[in-house]
Amino acid sequence: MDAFFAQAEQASKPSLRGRAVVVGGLGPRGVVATASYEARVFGVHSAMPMAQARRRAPNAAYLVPRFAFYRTISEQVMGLLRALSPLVEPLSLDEAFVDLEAGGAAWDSDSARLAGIRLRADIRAVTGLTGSVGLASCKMLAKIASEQAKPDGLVLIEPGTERALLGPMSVRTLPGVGPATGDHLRRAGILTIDEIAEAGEDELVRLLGKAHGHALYAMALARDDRPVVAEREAKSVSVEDTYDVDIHDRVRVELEVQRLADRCVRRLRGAGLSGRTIVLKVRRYDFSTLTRSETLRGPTDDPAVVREAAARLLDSVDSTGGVRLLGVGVSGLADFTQEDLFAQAAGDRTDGPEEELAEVEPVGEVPVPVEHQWRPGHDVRHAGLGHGWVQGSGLGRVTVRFETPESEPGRVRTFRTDDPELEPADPLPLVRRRPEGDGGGAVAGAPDPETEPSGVESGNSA
DNA sequence: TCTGGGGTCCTAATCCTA
DNA sequence: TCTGTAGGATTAGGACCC
Repeated sequence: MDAFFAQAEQASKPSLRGRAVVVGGLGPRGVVATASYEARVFGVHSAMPMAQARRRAPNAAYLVPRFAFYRTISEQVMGLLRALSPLVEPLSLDEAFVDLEAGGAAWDSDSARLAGIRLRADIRAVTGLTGSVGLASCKMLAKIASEQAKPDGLVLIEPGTERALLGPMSVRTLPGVGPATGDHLRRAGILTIDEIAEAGEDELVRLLGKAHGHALYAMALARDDRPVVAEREAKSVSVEDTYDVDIHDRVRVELEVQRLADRCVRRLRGAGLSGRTIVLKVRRYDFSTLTRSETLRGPTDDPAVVREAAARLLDSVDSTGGVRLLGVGVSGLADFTQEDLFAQAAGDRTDGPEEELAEVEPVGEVPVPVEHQWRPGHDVRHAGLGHGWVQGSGLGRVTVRFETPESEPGRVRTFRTDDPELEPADPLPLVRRRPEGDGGGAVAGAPDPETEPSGVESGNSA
């Protein structure tokens, strides 16, 4: 999907269509998750600190991510992919590999192209959003093709043309080559994919180590025989928080670690898992990051056990100077617990860990009444004015724009944050389902947005 | 005004054990 | 019983991805 989060927000909010939209954390330490193509014109991109984005595009709309909303769209798209083939490997909410041959959806270039064209049309019809398709003989090339296809396009790499196409490209084009590896290669005088191939496998291994060296050399020769794997099992579960202000108080640090341990266990249990290795992550005031881990005798999903292990790990960490991030994770996952085995043996366990978890009280946060949390971008409903979304809030006021995915750009009104007529609402579907028997399909609710890059946002950010 | 959150994979050092 | 060694497990850190 193209600039997925931002595009979903634009489809959901007519007044944002054609405008620069930036989705990400809005706190003092937030970063950009996705920038719309209109925002990218100003040099805003993913992972950029939000403060920098605001300097570059002061007139963009800044929104917090709504993952539940994006997930519903993602499920629709994944459903379309699974209709093409049983072999679908999701990489994230907005990206997946599909083995078209395994599904019988394609057997040569022409049939693949046709499947791709249909898929893009289906995604448009079902979600109202644009997605790009990369078609190639292997995963690495399909990925590169889809990058080239963005936004709103389709690129097919013909078999036999792979090496010629890759050769002149930057080494950074290859998946797995980030800033560090790119630098490493540059210092060795290797800038293009051709130069990786020329350097030879031994040199690559010498430069980058065994695994990375072999893998990169193979990719440079357009060799990638990794299969598309549906159903990949999670290897770890973790939660982490970056704090708006560094925490100096050791007691507060300890309480936060307990909270994170509980949250991690909740996620673990939600997935029906347990784990044997507990990991504590600490990012200090100077951004130096350290991890400490401990492996238990057997897997657990007991909050008390994870809390205690995390606390022990914290004992070995010096937090003077302050910490900006804390995290707790569990790896070495299993779908059973050691306690299960003991319980089976003893047969006398009565109180489930559920209750222990329920006793944990949230700490370290000022309680805020739910009705006062008006987060930018989130949907609301007003008793008299209908559906809208929060444009901003503060100083006891909340500004709402009243519009729906299918309406014209709407009016803005401001209310007191405790206005009883205003309440949070679920997102509206982007595409309205037609009534049964009316063709059965879906109709795109959004007016056809111009796909030409229109360079909106007149003027430049100063 | 620096730099999120949730992951995966790899490497290297160290420790333990057969 | 002592010693050397090979290999697996554990631990910590780093790179990368979306």
